[in-house]
Amino acid sequence: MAPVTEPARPKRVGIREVAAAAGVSVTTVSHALNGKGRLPESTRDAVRDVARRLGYRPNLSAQRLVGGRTGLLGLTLAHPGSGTPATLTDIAYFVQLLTAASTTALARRYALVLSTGVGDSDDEVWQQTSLDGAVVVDPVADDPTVTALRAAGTPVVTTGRLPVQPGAEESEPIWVDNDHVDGTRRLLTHLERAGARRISLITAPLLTSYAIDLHRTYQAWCHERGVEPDVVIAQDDLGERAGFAAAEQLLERGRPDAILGALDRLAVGAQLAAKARGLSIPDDILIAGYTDAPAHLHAEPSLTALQLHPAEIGRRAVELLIALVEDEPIAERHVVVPTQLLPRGSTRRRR
Amino acid sequence: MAPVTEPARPKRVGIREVAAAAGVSVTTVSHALNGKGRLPESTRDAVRDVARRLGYRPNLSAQRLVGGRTGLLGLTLAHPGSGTPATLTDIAYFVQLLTAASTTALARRYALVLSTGVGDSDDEVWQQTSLDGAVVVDPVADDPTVTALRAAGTPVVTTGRLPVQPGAEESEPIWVDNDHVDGTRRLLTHLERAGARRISLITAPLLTSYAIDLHRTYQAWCHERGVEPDVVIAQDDLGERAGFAAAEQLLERGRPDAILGALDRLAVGAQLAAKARGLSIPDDILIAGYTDAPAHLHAEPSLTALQLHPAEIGRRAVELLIALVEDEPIAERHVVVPTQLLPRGSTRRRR
DNA sequence: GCTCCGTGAGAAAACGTTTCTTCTGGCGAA
DNA sequence: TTCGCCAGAAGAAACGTTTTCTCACGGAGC
Repeated sequence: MAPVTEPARPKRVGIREVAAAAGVSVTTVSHALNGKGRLPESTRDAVRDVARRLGYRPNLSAQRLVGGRTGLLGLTLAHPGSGTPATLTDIAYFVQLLTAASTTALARRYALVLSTGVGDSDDEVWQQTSLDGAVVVDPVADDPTVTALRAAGTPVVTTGRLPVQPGAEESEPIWVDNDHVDGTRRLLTHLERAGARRISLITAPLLTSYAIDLHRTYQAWCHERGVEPDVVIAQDDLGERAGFAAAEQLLERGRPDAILGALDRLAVGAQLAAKARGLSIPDDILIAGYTDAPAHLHAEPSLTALQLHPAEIGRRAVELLIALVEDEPIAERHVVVPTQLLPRGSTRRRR
Repeated sequence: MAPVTEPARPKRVGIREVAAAAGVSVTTVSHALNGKGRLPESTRDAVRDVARRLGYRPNLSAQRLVGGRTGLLGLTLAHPGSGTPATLTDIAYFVQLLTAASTTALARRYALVLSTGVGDSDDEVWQQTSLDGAVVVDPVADDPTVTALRAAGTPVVTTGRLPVQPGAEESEPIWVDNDHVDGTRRLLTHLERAGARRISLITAPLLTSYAIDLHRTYQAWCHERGVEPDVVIAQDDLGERAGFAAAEQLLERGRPDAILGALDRLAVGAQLAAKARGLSIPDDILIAGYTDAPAHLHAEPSLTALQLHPAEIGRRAVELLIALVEDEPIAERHVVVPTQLLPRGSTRRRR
């Protein structure tokens, strides 16, 4: 059924209209607006003026058609292979990263699309819709998503580094990452200064670079002080329950005077476990979390944590990716974003 | 600096190559692949076969250029005007909705882009990048985002209804929503059956349709039973702290034997407040939350809640939006998604 | 034997840009 | 004066599709 009265959108003004109104050719308009060609400033200004007055906005599809790019960037959400969708663990971290990434992309006229990763039903879609580039968040070793993208010749920036098998070389490492080594050291030092002597670690499976970094740094730190490392690797959902179980294990087999939880929810679980055993925080045991969350402020006692900057990570990753896509020279292939320590009640110095 | 060896992606196969390989014209290829024109099935099959063998994938930009669409759909994340980005309250709900929406869009060759809404720096971008359509999540009355989109002639589907001023008429209401009226009644009935007689409500500011629905349904339910409604509207962040404060208020001024929290985190806060006052759940007071979250299972006691289906909401919204964009006939302008009650420990029937 | 019509298929225009190439004066140097 | 060069600007091709026309052919109806 044909609509009776076609609403008839006012038919967008194109480059031709601008050219006509400005009394120049379309070539000149294009040149003027894109800063190309040889034109005196006066002409550029005049054209820009007319374009603005007419509300001209270039047609994206046309620009992309001639430019040979789709204007689409991908961002993977899940950890394929780990079994655990990242959405369940550090969801707030993700949303901030994603929002910043999307905004950054949009500002440069790219559209950021979400994917849950290779292996899903999205798999085909990734193939179907050719992306100009992709950000892969927290890749695992031999990450299938990264592999597939590289095979397709798609530029990739990872958030967190791609873990490599010992001996292997990372071929084309371009990444953005939090400074986990520094952050972990800072947390450990903070705990030490607060009086801790036997610090235990609850961490995530060593699949992603951040988990590996944390673990290595902790080991090195212990080694430097000649103390035995005490680690539990949390399984399953990496939520409060996993943290609780891991902390119980730690408290059962030893007498840690501090616990560092490698994810916010692990730390919360550890806090609950300590309380459940009748331990007083921070008098009997110190608790610190590895990533910050709004709820930490309201915990009892408030939870010391390391503040990461997911938005910054997302922004930088997209900037890097776009530079890659547009063959711009990239100054630095790696970006390391510093962290901040937020000391709170759970690690108040002992009297 | 020109690269020494251009990697030279294998130059994608276009419709021309397919036509040549199949021994037909590009027109025929286009017709065969898109199910248009008058062609015998045999020709179609042959063409499809060649296309598949060659790995042909149509150039999106070209299709869009001729089709006059950008292939971009927007999804707003924030509640403009409410001051509170929705990301902070029901973040899990959002991520699920978003993921499903994105996947659905991708399957139909649309890219879903995220926006934080009108008024931000994204504002310009919305104007710049013309969207084919947009999903607005939980719009508020006179929602500026919706208004701006409509003014631009962009099709809009809302998730949750657009609250209208009394007397005003919603002009072009196309929405997808949870069945909040039914859900609220179900929860209230459940509490009543478990023995509750004085049920209090903690809810969000009455800006979005779901808050309004909840509130109205609660009021009506009370009226039917001839009991006085007892409501606190939580302020600020709508998190655990707000729920805690609201519950304290309720417990101070009256003796409710059940509290219904209109958002998961409000309910958690209420649970904490009840415990803090030394009340036993469910013996002294019943607690139920309005939306489910994984943590509810592990709460002590586990928290009764209503399960919503954000993924379904997101999927349906995008389907509706695409139908709108492509001028397909839309069977139903409204979609109501049912909810499920998850009875758990916090509302165990009293002995 | 002519016309008409339906089927199958292709030529070419169109979509709105960017970019490569060409054109035109004018001015300075020889 | 002539040549060459350069700034300034425009013409036209190209990007890869879809879609509108047009065309050829053969069989049915008269």
